[in-house]
Amino acid sequence: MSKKSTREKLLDAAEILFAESGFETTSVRAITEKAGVNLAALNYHFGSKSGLIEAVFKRRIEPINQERLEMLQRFEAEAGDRPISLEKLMEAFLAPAIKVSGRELSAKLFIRLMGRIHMEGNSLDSGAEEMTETRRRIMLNFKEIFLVFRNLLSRALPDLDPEELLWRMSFNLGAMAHAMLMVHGKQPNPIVEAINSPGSSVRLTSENEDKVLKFLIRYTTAGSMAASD
Amino acid sequence: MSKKSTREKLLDAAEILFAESGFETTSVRAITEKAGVNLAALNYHFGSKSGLIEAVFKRRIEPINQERLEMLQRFEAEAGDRPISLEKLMEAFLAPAIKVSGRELSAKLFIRLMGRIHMEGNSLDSGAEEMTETRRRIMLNFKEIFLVFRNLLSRALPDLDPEELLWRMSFNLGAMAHAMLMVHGKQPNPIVEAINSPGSSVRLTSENEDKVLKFLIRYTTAGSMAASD
DNA sequence: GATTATTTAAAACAAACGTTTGATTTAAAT
DNA sequence: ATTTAAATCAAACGTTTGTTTTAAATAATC
Repeated sequence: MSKKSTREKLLDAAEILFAESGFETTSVRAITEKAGVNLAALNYHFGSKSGLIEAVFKRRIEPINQERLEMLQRFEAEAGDRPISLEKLMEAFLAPAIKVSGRELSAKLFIRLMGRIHMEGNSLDSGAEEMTETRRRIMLNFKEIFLVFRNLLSRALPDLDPEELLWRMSFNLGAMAHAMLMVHGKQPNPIVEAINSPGSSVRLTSENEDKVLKFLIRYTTAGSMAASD
Repeated sequence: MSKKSTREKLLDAAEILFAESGFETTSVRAITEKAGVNLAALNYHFGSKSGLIEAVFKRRIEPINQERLEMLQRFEAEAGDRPISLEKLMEAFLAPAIKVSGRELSAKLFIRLMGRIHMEGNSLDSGAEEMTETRRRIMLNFKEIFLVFRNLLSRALPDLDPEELLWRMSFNLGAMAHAMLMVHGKQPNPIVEAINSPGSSVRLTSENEDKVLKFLIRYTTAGSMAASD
């Protein structure tokens, strides 16, 4: 059956609870209870709650970013001498982060966590000094991949004002993050309820991920290419 | 000098602290200290911390939404018989929410709060049952205006698949919210640090708000109009 | 001037928080 | 069989949380 180590149990439980309720609101007791392990095991394995938060991110971010780079290389190889198209650029950036299918629940919900932190490090709830540092360390994992894509976007849009380009990059992140937040577990996301109307719903699931990705690529590509002065 | 009532002092202090550190992380003691009033005054005027949170939102949301509707009516009058253009539609939705200039610090920082809650009700930190209800009540203030603009967008893009339209609306919200989060007080926003590069910075200030608004309108308009199948 | 509403101070409350402790069990190495 | 290290456990630690209470003092309203 389940050969999961205590460490993994904690990571899985924390991932789910963090995605559903945030970091500050999720208590270490709730985590260890859901994981079915002893309270002290958390501090034993991760040193502190902040240590656990970092570990939750570390486990998922690197594979996603690596897949982005691999996808990019594949597209560049296909393009040959010509510059990579904006669509393909967006796909390489978005697809690995959006993909839900084939993942277990906690990994799906991690997408929500990524959406959160992309919107604002403060989703981690600043407050304590230590949290601010934790936040900063997690953000570093995104900075590298961000710069890669910014440079490629800059090459794809050579005539665009650098400042506006930076803002468009930022808008792309916002649109992507908003889509990521449309993944949810058992309880429905409140903003989804507000946005949804009878007949059609805004949700990111294993069933519609291809469609959502298509929509997102279209939108960000068009937005990034918008005419300027 | 300051003829502010205790009520207003509390609202201002809370607005700033909430925007900087989130709801759960900001203690009622920190709020009353910053406001320079007695601890018991908070519960006296607002009943509870949740009551204060609601009051903080209620104070700002309604004027913003009203300005959106007024702007919309003005544009519709100017357009005469023809349908309102997508650019104007975006402007009416975005400008009143983005405007920073002429506002005092706490009102500026409220934009960050709005950005947060647009991204996800969970930014309020769910957890407690009462918080979930608080969140839901706040979201209701956005639902109405959201439907107005969704219908107008639907009329502007009659051939677009309704599902994709809903997603584009969602992407627009994400891009807008991301821009809103670029407002900050004394301490710099961590995601801004990560995105910023030497020479150009992504920040929403009184000085560049016109430019940012222009960028945002361009981006969302182009994204909303993207070709589909 | 009497009455009601507001504000302050100080203290206390139960509940929840993250973390630590010391003892105990488990598993591998010698 | 003995030693050693890692892992788990129940229990308690000290602190902070939102809220309430008591009482006295000030301000506003009638």
